[in-house]
Amino acid sequence: MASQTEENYLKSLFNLANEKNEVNISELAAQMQVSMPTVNSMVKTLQKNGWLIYEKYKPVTLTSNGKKEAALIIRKHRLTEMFLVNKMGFGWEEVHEIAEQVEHIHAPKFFERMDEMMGHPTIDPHGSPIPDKQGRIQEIHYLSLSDCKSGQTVILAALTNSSTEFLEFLNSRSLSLGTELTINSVESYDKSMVVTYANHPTETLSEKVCERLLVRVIG
Amino acid sequence: MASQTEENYLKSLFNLANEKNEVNISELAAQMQVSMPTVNSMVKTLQKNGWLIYEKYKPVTLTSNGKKEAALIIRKHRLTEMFLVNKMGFGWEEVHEIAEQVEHIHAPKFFERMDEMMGHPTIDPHGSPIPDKQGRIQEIHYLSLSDCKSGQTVILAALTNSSTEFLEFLNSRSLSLGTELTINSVESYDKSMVVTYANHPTETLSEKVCERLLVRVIG
DNA sequence: ATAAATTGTTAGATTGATCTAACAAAATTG
DNA sequence: CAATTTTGTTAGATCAATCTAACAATTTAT
Repeated sequence: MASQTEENYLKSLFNLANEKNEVNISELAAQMQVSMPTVNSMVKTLQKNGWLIYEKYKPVTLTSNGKKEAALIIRKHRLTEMFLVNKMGFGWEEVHEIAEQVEHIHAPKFFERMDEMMGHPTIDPHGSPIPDKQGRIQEIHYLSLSDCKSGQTVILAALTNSSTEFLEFLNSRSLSLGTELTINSVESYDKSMVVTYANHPTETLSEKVCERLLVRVIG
Repeated sequence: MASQTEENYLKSLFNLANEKNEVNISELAAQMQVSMPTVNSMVKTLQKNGWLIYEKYKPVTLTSNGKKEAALIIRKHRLTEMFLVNKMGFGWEEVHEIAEQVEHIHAPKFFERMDEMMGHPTIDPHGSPIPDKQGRIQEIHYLSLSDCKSGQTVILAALTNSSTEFLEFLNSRSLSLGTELTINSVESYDKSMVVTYANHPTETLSEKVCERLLVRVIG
């Protein structure tokens, strides 16, 4: 069984993996906020335990076992976030830190029960997919709001960033998943967008914000 | 902040403390399932961190801070057990192991919310009191069923042992907290009791079982 | 009250996770 | 392509939590 530390490395490796499934030591060190020598020794441990493949001076690659393990930890994290929001009344900006701890609990029944109580949700409160019990992840292909055109109507479906500050910004503008937005105009010099949505005055969203909003185009 | 290991020592110290608030190194080693030298070095750490008082060859004593910290961990454990039973549908025999992990989560809001959702419960699913937010514990003085007399009617209120095996035994006899029992007779040679209770055939309970059942006498 | 048993301590080793300093390989760039 | 920068490795240290072996203090019992 992976230690809590190993579990955190697996999650980071899973999230950092590129098209070739590779992750550099330096990226991993940055993500984990530890030094490169620490990562160097940890990848040796992870390899010894069968979670990844490592060769000197090469980027590392999760084994299929490693990928599955990572996905199952992410499953626990996202089920927890959804449970906290749907069953315990937390705001979407409050749940990440709690889930970061709960995800390490070893009690399959606990997460099974959450899953059942919520009717087997497929996305978390930020629109990210919840891996299934086999660790399979259903990738969803959303469009970034910043790639949409003036006149289009879209539904906010997910976020590429779920930092507390960003979520609090969205709260302050009454923006939540499912909100139907109409793009009134796009400023060509800074790519900011003027949008309207239900029961809310017209808002201007910066390019930075638009990039982080993932949408489904409905008209 | 106490490490997870330190938290476990604090809990054990709290539970093992005698009338003089003292705990021996050997008792603590047995409870924690580690060697005495391990305890020896850990009590030095715990003293350094202000959780207890230690002098060579003397039993240790929790400081008031240590007692409070321990009670607050026990609070998290018992709130969790109650939440698992009342809000998530677990059986009282399933919750200890899960709570043993959840109790180490650092997220006051999480336990606050459980507490609110359950309407501020004062006992856990096994009848043990839940310490309040200040770490104060309301001691309840129950009678052991084994100290009751033939002809008395009692209500099962708590247990002195909550091992999975004992809880499964109680389940098999449909005994749960709140069950009203009438003592038909007490066998003098082995102190077993013949009892009757709602919707159930007459049962014989061994002395060992009776000792572990805490009751309120109602007639 | 001495011997035996129990309880507690010290010393020294191990493992996991981390660090800094020094160096080596690989990648980038003038 | 050689110089510089970036990336990665090794060596060696530290800290927390654990162990065993050896010994010392305290308690119990004959």
